Amino acid sequence: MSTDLSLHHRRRAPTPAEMAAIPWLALLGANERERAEHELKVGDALTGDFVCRIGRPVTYWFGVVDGLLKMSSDSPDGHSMTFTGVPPGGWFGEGTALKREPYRYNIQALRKSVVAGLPVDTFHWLLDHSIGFNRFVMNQLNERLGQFIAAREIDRMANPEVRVARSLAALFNPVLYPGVGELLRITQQELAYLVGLSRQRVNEALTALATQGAIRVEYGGLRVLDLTALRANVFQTS
DNA sequence: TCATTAAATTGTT
DNA sequence: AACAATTTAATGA
Repeated sequence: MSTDLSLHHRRRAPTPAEMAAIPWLALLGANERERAEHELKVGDALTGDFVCRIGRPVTYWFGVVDGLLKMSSDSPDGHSMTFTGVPPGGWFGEGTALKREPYRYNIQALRKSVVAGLPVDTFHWLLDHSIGFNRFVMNQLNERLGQFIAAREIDRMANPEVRVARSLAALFNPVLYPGVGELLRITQQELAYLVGLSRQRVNEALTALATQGAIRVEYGGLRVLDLTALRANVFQTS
């Protein structure tokens, strides 16, 4: 089930609909945009495919057009630690792209996904030529820093309901993941895998959150009704 | 397009 | 972990 580096296999030019799902294109000037659109590639990643692996040289700056990815790292004892999920509209790897260093984490598809890639050289060229692009990247770095700090707090929480709530709130982040919108396409099994809980525990937590009116549970996805209420679950104990 | 069947997902124990 | 119920996707007329 788990093959390798699918983006490097069946790459193709993005369709207009896929272009529209790339949030930073709209921030570019005409010249920059034309070049970026010309250099952008997309690839289909099947469930279990690796988009990038720790230690591999940087080839692209990646973004999710559709589907769901998982960002994780390997600890020395062989276990892998999941950092976060990456839903549609999310772009990642700018840190390693900036320094042209090897990737520091694995990115794996949790389900069949469409992944876009901007060649590193074009990424640098855009940094040199577009102020809008620089703003996007800076904003991206800042927002993700906030997420990683929040993630450490989430890890310390014992209460499953709170963990699910905060993890969900992170995935609904409109700055990092503008492609998500009101409805996050994620199964309870996938969410369980991301949060590190059993599916039944996640199901229980989701039902409770739905009762609170924070979300609505739908088949194959979750609809956010009150993002503030989701985040506010920090202080709830049971 | 509709009806039937298979597959995926959810809710519950 | 296993099961039944529900929803979606696939198939073929």
